[in-house]
Amino acid sequence: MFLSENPEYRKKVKEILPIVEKIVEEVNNLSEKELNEISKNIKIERKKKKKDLVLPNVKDKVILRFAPNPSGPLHIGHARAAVLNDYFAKKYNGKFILRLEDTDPKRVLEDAYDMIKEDLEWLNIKVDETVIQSDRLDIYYKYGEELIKKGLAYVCECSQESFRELRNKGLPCKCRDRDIEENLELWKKMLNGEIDNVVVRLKTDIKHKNPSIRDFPIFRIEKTHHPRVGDKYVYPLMNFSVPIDDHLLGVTHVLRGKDHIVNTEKQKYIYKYFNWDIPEFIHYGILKIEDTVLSTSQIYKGIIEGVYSGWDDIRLGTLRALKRRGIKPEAIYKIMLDIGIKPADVKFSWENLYAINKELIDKEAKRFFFVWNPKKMVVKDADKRVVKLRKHPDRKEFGERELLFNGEVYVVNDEIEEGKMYRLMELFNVVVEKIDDIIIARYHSDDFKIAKKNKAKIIHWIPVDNINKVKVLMPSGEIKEGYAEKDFREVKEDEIIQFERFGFCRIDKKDDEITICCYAHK
RNA sequence: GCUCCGGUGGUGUAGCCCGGCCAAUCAUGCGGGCCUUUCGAGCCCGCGACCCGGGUUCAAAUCCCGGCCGGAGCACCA
Repeated sequence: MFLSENPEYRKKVKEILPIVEKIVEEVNNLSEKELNEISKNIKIERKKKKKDLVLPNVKDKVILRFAPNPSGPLHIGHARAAVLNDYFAKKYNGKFILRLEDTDPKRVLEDAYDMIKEDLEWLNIKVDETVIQSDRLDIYYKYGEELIKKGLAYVCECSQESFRELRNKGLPCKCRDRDIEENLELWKKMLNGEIDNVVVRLKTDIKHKNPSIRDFPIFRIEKTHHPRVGDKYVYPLMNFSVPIDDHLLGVTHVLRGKDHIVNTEKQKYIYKYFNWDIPEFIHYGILKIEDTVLSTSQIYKGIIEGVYSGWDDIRLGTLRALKRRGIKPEAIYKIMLDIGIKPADVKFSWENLYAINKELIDKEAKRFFFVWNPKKMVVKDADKRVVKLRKHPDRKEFGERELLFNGEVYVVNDEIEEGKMYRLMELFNVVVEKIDDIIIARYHSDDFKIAKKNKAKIIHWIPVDNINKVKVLMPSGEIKEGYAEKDFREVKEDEIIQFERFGFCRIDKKDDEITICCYAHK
């Protein structure tokens, strides 16, 4: 690093080398004791290099856009683009545009427009401007027509198959040479709904090494009902509408996944033909998310069929599902920044998200005992007692909870073995004598040290009376049922708590009968 | 198959552009210990990686070539 900053010294390296070698030898001959002395004196100050994500070529105002397809709410995969764009917009004091890309009526869900806005709000992402592409069809028509007039685009009547066949051989189809007037006439007919089964193609390079770039389509006819535009049915393809909008909106940096690299190449033709400046394109690697259904269409199907309870079914990777489990938006924001924008593919591991989230909620979550798969334990030879515990080990101000021991408790069934000693948390040590329909245990001692010495498992427990029924929905789809201690009654819906030795949960629903919780993570 | 992209511990990440304070960062994970009104909490210590082979160079995680592996695209979707 010294050399890279002072390249003029490079030539001298050869001269210095023998000296360096000599010193190295001397150091190597030092005794361990001497070395330790020296290293004590050298305080190694490693510069804490803060990871700082930067955008290349920042000139004037940075304008970014997040462009989801409104076919469902946002999921963890969308969060990456949303967060990155928002982060840079804030960092450079720029602008964040939300652009809803609804030019495929087959993939538009009316509710999604609002859901996406809600999801962004939840993530604390500030939208400076919202653009809906279906409002802008006339704009696309205008620019499309201009390209036809310039002879750079043409109406193609070929079937998809026959065009592809020619294209793959690098041959133009017969429509390519049609004169401009005729093209314009056909274009008008398209817009008026007089013809069907045609597309408008951009003239690119019919021999381009990537066949999909050869005269790719920029408009198509789609007669599916669109919730926002109704009877129009000429729609631009994304490789046309996207560059048009990006340019018109002044977007300076386009952040998107590597799966769009070919699209970028296609879109550059549009910039070239209109003589527009090309924005900065940044392609980050594919985010693979372990064991999670993310496909919006698949989720939607599951909801319709009743497999999932809704978009916020906690088995899903939607933001609203994560919210429901007690994952904080800040945690999602942070992990997306941690992952960053490098071009290598990334396997998203939930563990990492959970760790970040835990840090956020740990200090706020009240602690309670929850006994799942409860089994009654009768403790012989034990006096009645009252145990007072903090609701949070470090935060006295949260107050205390109270457990009244009167001889019978519930414990987690599968934690108990015959003949073993257990420490009932904050209470005393017992030895299990017999397990039948109930567990028979005998009081052993009070001293915690005895439990430690005997390597007794420290388990939690609740008195058999004054209990609260609890059902915990797990992200795996599993349901844990059991009882929570008396003071659990005070929790409110939406509160995040920790069931000790179990994990963090968000209170989803509560009535006199039972409390439903959603499991976040341990 | 064709086109393009990428490969740093179990996972994520820094360093790569501009070779040398890199016997490689930070976090998570895992292992061990400590503490404590007794946690699956907290604190401390430890473990663990530059895909492989060649080349260039005094010096390669970093540059070049080849291989292997992984991914993406190849739509009248976005």
